[in-house]
Amino acid sequence: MQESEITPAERRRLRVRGAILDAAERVFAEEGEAGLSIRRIADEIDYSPAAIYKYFNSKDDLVEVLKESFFGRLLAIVHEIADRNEPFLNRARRCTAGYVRVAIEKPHHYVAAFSGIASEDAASAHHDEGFEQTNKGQAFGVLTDMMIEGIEGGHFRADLDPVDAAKSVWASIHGLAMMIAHLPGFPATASMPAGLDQGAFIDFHADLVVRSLEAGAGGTT
Amino acid sequence: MQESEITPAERRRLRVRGAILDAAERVFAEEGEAGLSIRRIADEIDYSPAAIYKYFNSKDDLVEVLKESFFGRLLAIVHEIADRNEPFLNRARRCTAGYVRVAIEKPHHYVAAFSGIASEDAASAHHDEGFEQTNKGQAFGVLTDMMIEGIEGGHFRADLDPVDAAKSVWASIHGLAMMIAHLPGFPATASMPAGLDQGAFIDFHADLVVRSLEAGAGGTT
DNA sequence: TATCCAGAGTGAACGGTGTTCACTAAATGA
DNA sequence: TCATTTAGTGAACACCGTTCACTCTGGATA
Repeated sequence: MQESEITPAERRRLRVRGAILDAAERVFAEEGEAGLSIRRIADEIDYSPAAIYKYFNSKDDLVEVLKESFFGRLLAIVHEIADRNEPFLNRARRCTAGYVRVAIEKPHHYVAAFSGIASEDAASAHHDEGFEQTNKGQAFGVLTDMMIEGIEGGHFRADLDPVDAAKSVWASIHGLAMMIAHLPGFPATASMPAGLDQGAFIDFHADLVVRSLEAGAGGTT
Repeated sequence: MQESEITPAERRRLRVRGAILDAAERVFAEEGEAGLSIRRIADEIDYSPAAIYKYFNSKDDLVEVLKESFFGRLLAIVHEIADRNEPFLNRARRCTAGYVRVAIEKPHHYVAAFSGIASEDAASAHHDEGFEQTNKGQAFGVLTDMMIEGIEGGHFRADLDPVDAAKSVWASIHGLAMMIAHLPGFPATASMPAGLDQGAFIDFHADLVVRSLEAGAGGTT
């Protein structure tokens, strides 16, 4: 049987679309959304600016594809760590630290992915596609599952709600990722008291975040 | 003696400058940096766009004033809470929760304040003005002092480095603030499993963050 | 009082942005 | 071979931040 029903024309179209995305990805990774312009992409691939609009409805649509594919990668890696065969608490710490490490590999992507989240959220609520189907939803699902495992396994406090705990953990690691994305050297910044270097600090932070959920800690009286 | 040596001309100048900042503040609070344009401000106060440049060197300079005054307010409130006469752990929780609450009062300001942090940081390193003198530096100082108090008072683990602990706490609450800034309803979002409402969640998160530092918790084996 | 000047304010322009639209030319299907 | 679709274009529109030569006026000075 035929390997595919793709016509040469469609193949050509995909190739051009790919070239657009490649050029956009390259510029975006280095200079972020500010440095990315339709005319710049067009120049880069020797097309006219108007041509881009035969492949994407708007610049936002194009950037959306970049962000979504980055978030997919982030999800895949966190998922992979979560499924490893390791003691639970180690896995939990590795997952949180891993999230931060992957996020800051492409700071512009990560920041952009969250800047646009409000509109996407409203849009996905309009559509019927549930949150669970989106990349962000899946990433959140991995986190929630981990909370459930920790609570049921007796590693985490029994009175924690897994959904709220997952949201809190997400906020904490998101915070560190954003911090580093905006201030590349964080926590080792020229204008800040010295301390652990970046790698060690990410592990330190991950440890604290997991520790906050563990059974036996203090807490509100 | 004279109440002031300000001439009418200077008073006029200050009034116009104030009008520019007021208009900018109004637009910025509602629509963020994207909705703020020099032409828009000029329209709002019945001046020509070029006039704005008699008062500010660039749009960035103007926005810088808005961000800095917002951060000053944030600092003042956190400072005020930190100085209250209350049991230490309560104060710690209120401080972290308070930071988030004030930050999200003006989401656009908060996000912008951190988006520009990298360039500011480089600039302040160039100049001689120490980090401690900036608003951000002072906010960080309040946090570090609180860590020291907690460790010395026996509330927090004795082996914590106060600077690293402060950075971690800052990252965690920064994360929640950014999350809410980008996704206004968080954690109660249309496309996310339900849980605590926003107010309760902020307290919950603050409790977890403080709890992660407390003596007696589990941790890395 | 007459004169001068610093400086507030302006309109027009420059180079940039995202986007649209009428158009050409080439490839496709009948 | 002809008709239809469709990739690609150049010019334009409406915005943006910013600059610059210019006018006009308020206040200090001769």
